[in-house]
Amino acid sequence: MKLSKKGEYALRALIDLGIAGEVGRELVQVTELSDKESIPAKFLEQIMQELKTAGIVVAQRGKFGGYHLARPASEITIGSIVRLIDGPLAPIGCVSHTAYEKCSCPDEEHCGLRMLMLDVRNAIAGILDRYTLADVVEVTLRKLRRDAVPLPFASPRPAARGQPVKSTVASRRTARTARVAAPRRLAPVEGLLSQLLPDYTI
Amino acid sequence: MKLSKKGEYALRALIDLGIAGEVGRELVQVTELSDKESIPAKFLEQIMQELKTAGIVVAQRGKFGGYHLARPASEITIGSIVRLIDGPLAPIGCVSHTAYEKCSCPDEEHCGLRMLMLDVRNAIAGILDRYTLADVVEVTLRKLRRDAVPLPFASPRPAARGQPVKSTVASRRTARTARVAAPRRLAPVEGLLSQLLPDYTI
DNA sequence: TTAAATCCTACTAAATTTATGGGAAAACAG
DNA sequence: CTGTTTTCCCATAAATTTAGTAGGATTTAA
Repeated sequence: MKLSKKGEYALRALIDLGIAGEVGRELVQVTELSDKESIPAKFLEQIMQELKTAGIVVAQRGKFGGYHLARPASEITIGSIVRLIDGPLAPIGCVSHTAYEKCSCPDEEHCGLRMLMLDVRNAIAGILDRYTLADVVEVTLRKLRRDAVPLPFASPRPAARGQPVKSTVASRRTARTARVAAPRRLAPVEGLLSQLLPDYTI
Repeated sequence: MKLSKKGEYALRALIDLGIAGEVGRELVQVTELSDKESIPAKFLEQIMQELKTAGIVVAQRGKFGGYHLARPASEITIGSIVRLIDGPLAPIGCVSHTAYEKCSCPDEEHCGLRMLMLDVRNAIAGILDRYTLADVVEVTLRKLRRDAVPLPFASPRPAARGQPVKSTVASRRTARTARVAAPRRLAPVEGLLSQLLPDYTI
């Protein structure tokens, strides 16, 4: 039931981009991300390409370029990223919602294993499709602030202005408030994150 | 978040052994299992060895030999099998209970991703460690009976008697009642199986 | 013009998964 | 005792996935 390194790297980089956005930093370069997270730079470069192609991040090429999230962090679910990089969440194909595949068993209708794995799939999706990058960013920032750890990406480099970029203050506003705007879609689950983020709707 | 083919095969074979026990069949051979489940015979043979070494099944060698479960199906959790064949349930090493491993991130204490993946791990383990082979067997048998499908392993071959084997009736009794004897350890979760098996304690 | 960044394509090395093959040993029937 | 059928044991191999590496083209800003 493993998440691949690639998937882990993608999530770490995206969480960093979310933090950067929250701290007022417009662009973050691959080398910064790979340094901070100890990810092989060229590997992360590839991953960022995939995320760009999928419309999850936006790239700014050239000197002082870098990446930022394409949408508010509150609109990017963890599940969508894991599916993009690692494929379906379901443990076996015959219980996947997004990529169903007939399994080897002779009689799917009477397969107890299938029922069980459907429960597992729903449990995983119930978490990964519920939480967004914004949630993970919020939890991370809260913990860093609680322990008075200096925030990363705090020293903004001058942003490249290929197409003029919104002011720092304005973008901070939208980033901070976006999570509240998007209502959660699934019933709450008990878990550590739901305890730390107790403001779910229903 | 995949279960390997090997893990799936192991579970299918063990569920079959559980059904066989429930139907009064003492021994099932690899070729029968591989035929029924369309599993490559030699591959399944390997898997059965591993299960034997782990003390999950017992083998009877020689003509009219085969395998049966080493313990009541109610005492074999799905989680223990998946861990044996596929390794830890946790998506990343730093949230594994049974095989913790330091992750690459610089600061585990302030890692939001870790919290999230801990929730995922707990959700998976909450299901796979809760349910046993007996539960899956029960659900499967119930569905087969509901639709009046002929039960598998219904025609028992004469059992090999290396060491004399308990009477069919006696072993059926223990197998059927064992699930009641072993109390469940975790809080109930909502899910398809918990709806089909509504007799959980607490 | 130069420096620094993303972009793009190809390749590779290692690990893992998914098997296959060939007997040796055990148990039983006749 | 002999033949048959089964598990047992060990080695190998094919295929796939994972986790990178390499090198240069293109873009952008100073």
